Amino acid sequence: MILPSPLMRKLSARFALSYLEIAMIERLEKNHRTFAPGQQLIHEGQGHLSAFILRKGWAFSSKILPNGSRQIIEIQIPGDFLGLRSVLFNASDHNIEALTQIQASEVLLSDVSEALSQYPLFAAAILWAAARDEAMVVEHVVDLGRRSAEERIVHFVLELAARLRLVGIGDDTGFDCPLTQQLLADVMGLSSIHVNRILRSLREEGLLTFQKGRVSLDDSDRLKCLASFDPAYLDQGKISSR
Amino acid sequence: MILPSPLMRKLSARFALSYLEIAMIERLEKNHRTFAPGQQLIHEGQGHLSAFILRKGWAFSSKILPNGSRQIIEIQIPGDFLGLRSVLFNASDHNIEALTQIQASEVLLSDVSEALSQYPLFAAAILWAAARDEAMVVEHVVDLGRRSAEERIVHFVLELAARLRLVGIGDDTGFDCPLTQQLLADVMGLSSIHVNRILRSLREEGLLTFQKGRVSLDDSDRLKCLASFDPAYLDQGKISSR
DNA sequence: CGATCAGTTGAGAATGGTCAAATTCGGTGG
DNA sequence: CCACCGAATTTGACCATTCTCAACTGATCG
Repeated sequence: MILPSPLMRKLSARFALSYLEIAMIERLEKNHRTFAPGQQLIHEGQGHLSAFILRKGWAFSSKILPNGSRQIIEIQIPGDFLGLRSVLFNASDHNIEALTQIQASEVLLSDVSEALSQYPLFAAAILWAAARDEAMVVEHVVDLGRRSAEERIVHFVLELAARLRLVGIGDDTGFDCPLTQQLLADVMGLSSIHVNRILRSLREEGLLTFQKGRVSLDDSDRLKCLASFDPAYLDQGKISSR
Repeated sequence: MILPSPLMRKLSARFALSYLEIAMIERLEKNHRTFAPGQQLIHEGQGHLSAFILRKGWAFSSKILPNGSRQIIEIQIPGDFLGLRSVLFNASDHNIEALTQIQASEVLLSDVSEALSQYPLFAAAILWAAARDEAMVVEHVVDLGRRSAEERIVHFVLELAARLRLVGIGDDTGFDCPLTQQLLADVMGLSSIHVNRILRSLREEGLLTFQKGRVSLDDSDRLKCLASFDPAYLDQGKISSR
């Protein structure tokens, strides 16, 4: 028996997948490819016939503005689909780039649609995952629009921690994190210098340490309170299965 | 023959719907309901079995933060689906509220899924519309994260003008707009006072007038340049049908 | 004619940005 | 092991954008 892939872990946390479905997902994830840091997986404005399932490493999608500044839309971690929407809609409106060395499975549009129509529980699980992604983007809008720099950074880190834990990365004390302060700034709509200042003050307050590729949650309770973090939007499955 | 509904206009602009499909959409939109301004169509945290197709009037979806501030996620205009995702995913994570007097058709989840499976072109059209909504949220993230107050207001107004024109509302000179400055502020992540100042300066510069429920685009070219507005993300259909 | 609500304006404060200059850190080659 | 390089981080000083508070105007409605 192969080790469960991150996607499998994520979906299994909410759905009781049958043996047949597990075997199907394993087939879907068979075709591995690796990418080097900085490599583009999907380019702006291109139509695509394949998407990727991220197995190892981190990626991000972003838009570059004419003035050269960059806004990162979402950070992708193992178990996430990359470019699924681009595939379904045959139009990608942003770039997806490898943040670290990446291992991803390339999947054809046709294979995904076939799986969706043949395995209803898989379809439900993928819809759930897509709804979760959507909710994260909505939360990102709230972060950028109505939360202070400190609140939004803490909120983002807590969200990331929750996502990573679901695929078995990191623990209650923190997680390894390849994000630079510049990347974090481009996620949060801030300057890297201001991000640095906020991180220092959080460290000095004993709240969280974001250094040398490692994030330590030094006081989870106080962090959750500070950012008024409510993970409900990440756990919709629980709600709907009541 | 009934006048085409806004949804029909929107979809017809990109897809050559057959007579059967048009008749089906008319059946889907048969069940009219009206809502008063301020009325909630969908509440946070509720599961729903029905969605709405907006026929007349404006609505918006928002999230309220514990500190009382509000972030509007998107503004909905005639021809838009309300709560489609909530229905598909059986979990709504934000409120939808009538902004003006509204006329909407309530549609059952079962009827939508049936239509989607029986009419492939309708399914493609709905996917296209959903992708467009998604792209607008992404652009909203860019607005909030990396554009100045002036740029983001202009960008938003131009987007709104383009959306409205697609359903036959407004023209090249402008459109009627029920948004108050406070609502616009909650869309753009700004204070209403700052919105007021920016609108004044735009008016004094002869760029756009946003007054008394009317938006006049006084100098479209300069506006598009100022906000580096590229409507490509609203016209994905054109790209993919090349 | 109040009352209410949206819009206006000013003044001062705060949050976050820009510029410039260290400093640290992880390699890499000698 | 050491010197060095480039990238990431850190810090300070100053500046700009945007916010908050408070007061005032103007329209609308019973």
